[in-house]
Amino acid sequence: MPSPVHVLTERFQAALAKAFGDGYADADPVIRPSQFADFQANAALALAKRLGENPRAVAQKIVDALDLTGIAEPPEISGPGFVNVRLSSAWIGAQVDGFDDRLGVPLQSPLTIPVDYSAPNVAKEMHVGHLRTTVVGDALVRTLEHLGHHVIRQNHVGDWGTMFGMLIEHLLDVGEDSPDAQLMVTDPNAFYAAANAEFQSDPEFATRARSRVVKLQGGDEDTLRHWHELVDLSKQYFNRIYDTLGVTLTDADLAGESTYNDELAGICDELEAQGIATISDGALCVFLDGYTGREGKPVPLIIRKSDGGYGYATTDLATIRRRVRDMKADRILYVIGVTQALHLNMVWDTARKAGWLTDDVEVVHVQIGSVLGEDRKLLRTRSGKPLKLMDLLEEAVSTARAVVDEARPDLDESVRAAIAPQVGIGAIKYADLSVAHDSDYVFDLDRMVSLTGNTGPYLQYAAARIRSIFRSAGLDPDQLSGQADAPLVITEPAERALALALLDFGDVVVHVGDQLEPHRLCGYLFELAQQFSAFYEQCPVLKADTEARASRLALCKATLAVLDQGLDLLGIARPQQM
RNA sequence: GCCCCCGUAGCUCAGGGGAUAGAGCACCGCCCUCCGGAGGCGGGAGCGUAGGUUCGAAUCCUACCGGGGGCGCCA
Repeated sequence: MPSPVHVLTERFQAALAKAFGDGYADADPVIRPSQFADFQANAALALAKRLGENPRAVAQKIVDALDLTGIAEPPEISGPGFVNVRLSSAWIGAQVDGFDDRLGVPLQSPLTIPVDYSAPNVAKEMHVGHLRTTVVGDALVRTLEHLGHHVIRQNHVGDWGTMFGMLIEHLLDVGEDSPDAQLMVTDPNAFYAAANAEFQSDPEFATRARSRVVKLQGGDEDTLRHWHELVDLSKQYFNRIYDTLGVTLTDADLAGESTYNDELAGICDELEAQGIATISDGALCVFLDGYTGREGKPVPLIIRKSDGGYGYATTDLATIRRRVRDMKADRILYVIGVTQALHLNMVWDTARKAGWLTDDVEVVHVQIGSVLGEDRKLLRTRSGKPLKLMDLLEEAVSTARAVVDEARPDLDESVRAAIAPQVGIGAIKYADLSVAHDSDYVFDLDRMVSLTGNTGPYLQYAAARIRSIFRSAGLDPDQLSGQADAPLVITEPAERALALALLDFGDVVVHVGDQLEPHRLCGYLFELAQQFSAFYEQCPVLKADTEARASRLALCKATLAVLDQGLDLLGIARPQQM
């Protein structure tokens, strides 16, 4: 089911070839939405110079060669040479009638795409930045999979490092099954802080911690077992967050730093042997052209510290090598904070120099902007401490509960209790998704959970109300045949506008997958919901006469399907009622 | 000092070569309260500044101003 833009592009290209020769068959007809019609083709303006004719004459020749039979009304030339196209309502209706369960979303030729996202740290609270990469990454993963790609989720958790000596010793001190150990699951920062306090104040503990690091790095079995216990506790914490958030990550997607340990020495040896890495101040460093820092000094990528340890530069090199060499990636996504831009670019350039990253593999940094408080600084609690993510999620749910209670006092307590998390979490996720991923935004819970405006709850509400139409008609939109599969008969402008909007869904999803911009889908769904609202206002459904009623029910069904699918691609829950 | 990102309406954000720059909140008017649970319509108000490229620039380029971030052993 090609979109209107695709259909028009083909027709215009045929016309260009016919009018100006085969050399123009691939020219971009520049089809754009138009304020004076459904679409406009701007090719004449762009081609006029190349053809040495005035734009209106070019436009006329295009129109003369153009065949839009059955698709659109006769095109009109206006202004300096725009070709305005108004699609036929019958054609629009037939396209919606032709929707299968793909709803106009194409299946693309599959690429292998590892997607690096979420990446929390063991024994540390996730912060709102983690929340955002998790939410955005998950939406991208869902969308790319829906487009037919082979997505490999990569949760690059921080599960290795010198702090584990301290953490293991603390775990041993408090006891594996103690309430203090459970802080790893419920309040990891508290566990970390307790360990760190001991480390700072107790020299004997600090000595034990340091020697524990040595044992850990030496592969001591007993130490590794304790390390696993810590990681397992953190996994419980991660999964608690992921479950609450409705994110698709599982333990199977964990690909933490520790999984690269065996490769790090080899990475360094190889880079040194290739002459790419050199010793500087005792550390093994890669210096690359074009990277200078303060006072013009070259910026190093440190791959082996002067104490012999490895940092994240080395694991990130091992990571990209594995993704290219072993996973056969075509495209690699890093859904990571904007602050990592320099580091990532240095890693990539080093990997290119070493031959681990080749030109046929696309690497993309999906830069995640910061979440700010009302003071426009990084979001904190009122007391200034870093906030606990679970507290934030719970606050969102309770705020949503208040909204639901207010809007639907008629519903049972248990029903409202079930809806509130869907709405509250949906609100938070939508707020992360609906602004460009690389821009900072101000966190405002009251705005996020509002039933009006460009919010998650608004879209959930729109979908729920369409279901309500079917409910009151005694119909089930999920297993309708006949009643809502009637052919569309478009008579009213609002019907036409809604149907036309539905046809854009496929293009939008493709755009999200190609450009990695979920906020485009959000914007589209919001506009669609508004179109539906206008339709709903102007066109009676259940009280319409038989033919119009069937047609409008079909339009409702298609709109609901697109809203449902769209929300699902975003990873936002869809309450049946709210 | 160098590099990256960003300056669009009172606020939060879209728009990233095409005609008169949009939405949501907020504000001000008018209408409606209908099957079926969102009320509808209209209004004010904006592209940081200065150049350049182009038939055409919020969009691309340059400089400047302003904000954020990064820049040797944390990740």
